[in-house]
Amino acid sequence: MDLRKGKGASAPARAPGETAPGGAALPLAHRVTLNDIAAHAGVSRATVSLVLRKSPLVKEDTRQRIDQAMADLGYVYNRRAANLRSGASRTIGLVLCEIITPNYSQFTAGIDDVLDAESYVGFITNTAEDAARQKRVLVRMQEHGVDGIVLVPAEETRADALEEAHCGGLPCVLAQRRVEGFPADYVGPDYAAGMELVTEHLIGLGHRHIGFIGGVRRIAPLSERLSGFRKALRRHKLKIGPIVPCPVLDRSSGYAAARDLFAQDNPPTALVCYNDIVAFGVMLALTERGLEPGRDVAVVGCDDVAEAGLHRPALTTFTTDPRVVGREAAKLLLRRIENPSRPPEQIIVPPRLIIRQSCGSAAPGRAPAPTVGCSAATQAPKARRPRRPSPQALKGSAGT
Amino acid sequence: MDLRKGKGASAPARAPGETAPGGAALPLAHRVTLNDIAAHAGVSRATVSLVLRKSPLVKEDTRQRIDQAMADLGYVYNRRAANLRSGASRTIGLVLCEIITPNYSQFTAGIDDVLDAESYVGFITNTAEDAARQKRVLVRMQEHGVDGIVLVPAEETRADALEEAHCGGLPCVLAQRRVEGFPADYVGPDYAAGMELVTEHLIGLGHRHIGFIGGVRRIAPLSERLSGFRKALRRHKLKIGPIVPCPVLDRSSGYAAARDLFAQDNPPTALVCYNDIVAFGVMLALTERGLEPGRDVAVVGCDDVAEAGLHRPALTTFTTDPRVVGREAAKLLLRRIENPSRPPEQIIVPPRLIIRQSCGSAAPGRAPAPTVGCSAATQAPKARRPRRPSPQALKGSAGT
DNA sequence: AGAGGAATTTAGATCGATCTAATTTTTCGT
DNA sequence: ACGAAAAATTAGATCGATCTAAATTCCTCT
Repeated sequence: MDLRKGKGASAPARAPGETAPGGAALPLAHRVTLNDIAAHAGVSRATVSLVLRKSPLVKEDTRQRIDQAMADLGYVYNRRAANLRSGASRTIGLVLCEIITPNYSQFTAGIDDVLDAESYVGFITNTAEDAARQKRVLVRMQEHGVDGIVLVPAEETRADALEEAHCGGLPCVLAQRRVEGFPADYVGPDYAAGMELVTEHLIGLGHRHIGFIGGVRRIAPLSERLSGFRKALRRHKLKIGPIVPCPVLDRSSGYAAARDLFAQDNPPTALVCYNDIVAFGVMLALTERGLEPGRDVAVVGCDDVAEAGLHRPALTTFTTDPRVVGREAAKLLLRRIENPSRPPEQIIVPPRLIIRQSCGSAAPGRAPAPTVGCSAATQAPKARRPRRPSPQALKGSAGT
Repeated sequence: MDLRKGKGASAPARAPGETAPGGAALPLAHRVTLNDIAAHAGVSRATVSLVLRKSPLVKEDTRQRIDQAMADLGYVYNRRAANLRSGASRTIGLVLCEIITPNYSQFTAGIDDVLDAESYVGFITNTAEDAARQKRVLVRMQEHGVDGIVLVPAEETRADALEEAHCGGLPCVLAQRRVEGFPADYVGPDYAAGMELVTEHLIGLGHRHIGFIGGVRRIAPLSERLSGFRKALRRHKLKIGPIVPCPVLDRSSGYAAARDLFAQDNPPTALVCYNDIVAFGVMLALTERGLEPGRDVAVVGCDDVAEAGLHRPALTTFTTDPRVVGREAAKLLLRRIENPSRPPEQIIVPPRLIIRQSCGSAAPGRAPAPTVGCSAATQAPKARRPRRPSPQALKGSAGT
């Protein structure tokens, strides 16, 4: 490595021969600095710095002169230099276990909403559920001097792994998934309450034999969901109907689980699914058996993915508003940065029930269950067998 | 503002009373620096710096001693300080017109793939198609010293707006949308070729009267798509069938457009839609009229959104592989940063045709059109009226 | 032993801002 | 017009790394 030449390949290859040998190298792309502004405005660097920081100490006409100079020279503030001295960077890191699911992109958008308003910027990275990659990016972000981190931990993340990545001293908000033993702030959706909500709704429609499809991995999100499911059933003194495992939590294992369940005697009349994707697989299996979801068997999901409203029958589900979760996470992190010594906080974002056709309508003479927090727009008319496209089937995000 | 106290609220409020009055304030959370490492290892700061940069100039056992010291003290590299001196930051900015559509989250994931491999980190922000917000975030990223920017410009972005945001001198790759008159690199999908591909496929199936649904805004993506559509028809000397505008490019305007079109005499036998979302609306309108998409009328879309494979009939479409577009954009930006003086480059990512049921099967005695670049997994069997769930209907991403 | 040269190490300037502790200028009461 | 207080400005150190140019150490070979 030739250290003599310094920047080497990374230096702009400008017109050659501009640098007179022995003379001062012409700084062709010289970035405008505070000193340039100061010289141009006839003041000191310190005064310019005060203007930048909107200090009230500067006289009005001096300020104007300096503002003018900055405009004239096309000044761009160098926050890195400022940060080196002042400590804070107005930068945070966003470390996601997965980027591409709609849930996490909404979450990201929520975070960006808050950051933009507070003139912060966020680094983003994807760990792809890989512990090594997670550690690497956590450290990398600290190298870049972030003021704090929002972390959606990769699966199996342990507290000591986070300590090792030096996240101990840094303001850090965990989102969506907790890490046992790591005393950080947490923001997440309330899956337990959501599951309770949909299960209550099914009970309200008259169902007494309700199964649960999905989940065998011993992960926190599952036990949270199951607890809500169980709680609703217990309240009504109903049997905790069959709980069928799904090794992978995708469409095909939902399909297989439902197929196997309905090959047995006395199947449930309603199914609560781990999530919408599993529910789609379940409904395929039912249809294949000649059972119509929403008429013969009630099916509900979780997440309200984009397909949920499009599917026939449209899927009753609940959403945990990932964008709201993102906003809360960002706000909490900024509060934590502001005051690192406050005790850890937990923010649980309540679910919103969305009633569509897949759960069928209320049994005659029975009032439907209350639809907590469900907006009118997502309340589908409870026609028994909708054949015409309902208004909400027409909604959907535009493409590219 | 009290400048005397300095950091004030942003300083950690540690155990009070630790700072003896008049004595040296104990730097309780003193971040470990090069100097600390140097002292601990008994060498100079410069040598430690060489080790950090993996210089071959350092003797092996010195290097080990220093590595040990860094491990002992829990050193975290301060890239901001390094960058201040060296110029480059190994940081880029990603400015998106919209975060939440699957297309852009895949794109983001592709960018992250490349950045992670090159140990870069990316800032992300959403402009929400707002020109003012776009300018603000572009400047903000430069303040943070990014080495370059990947920009998916907000609608109506003009070259002078980018110049005003000081993007002129900065390495900058435009993605997905071009900006006329701004001489930057560009990476984008080839919608024209994709539209040509699906149109050719329809022609190969025997269709002679083909309509286009969608688009009235004078935006670049539309004229690009239309040109591919027209090109295929012209090649076969077919009439450029009705082109129906869609003011908003969502499900409901696709629905309205198709409804109106089929209320007239002599409707087309096949429809090319602006994107998948519009196609869903179109298929709803057809179903409502008693026409079965894939049997009575062929329908094709664009994008291959997640719903496309799930819909009944499954939608024939093409994808422009946004994750690949993202990867190419990131790689191109890194090349540009490496060598800012090379001439602007254009990378057009080819489309991939995905044949499903919504376009029907080939007319008897006619070979189906070639399926360029279509993998076996996405090639659906061309059964006339599939009633059983096909294997690919079971695929789909897992939820939360 | 000493010269020559390679291999290692280092002192001190530097990047572009902030911060401290002044200094200079202005204002104002008497 | 003078001095004190208030307002405005500034010199110089500083943040934590890199970079340059020079100094030091270590070999090898006469």
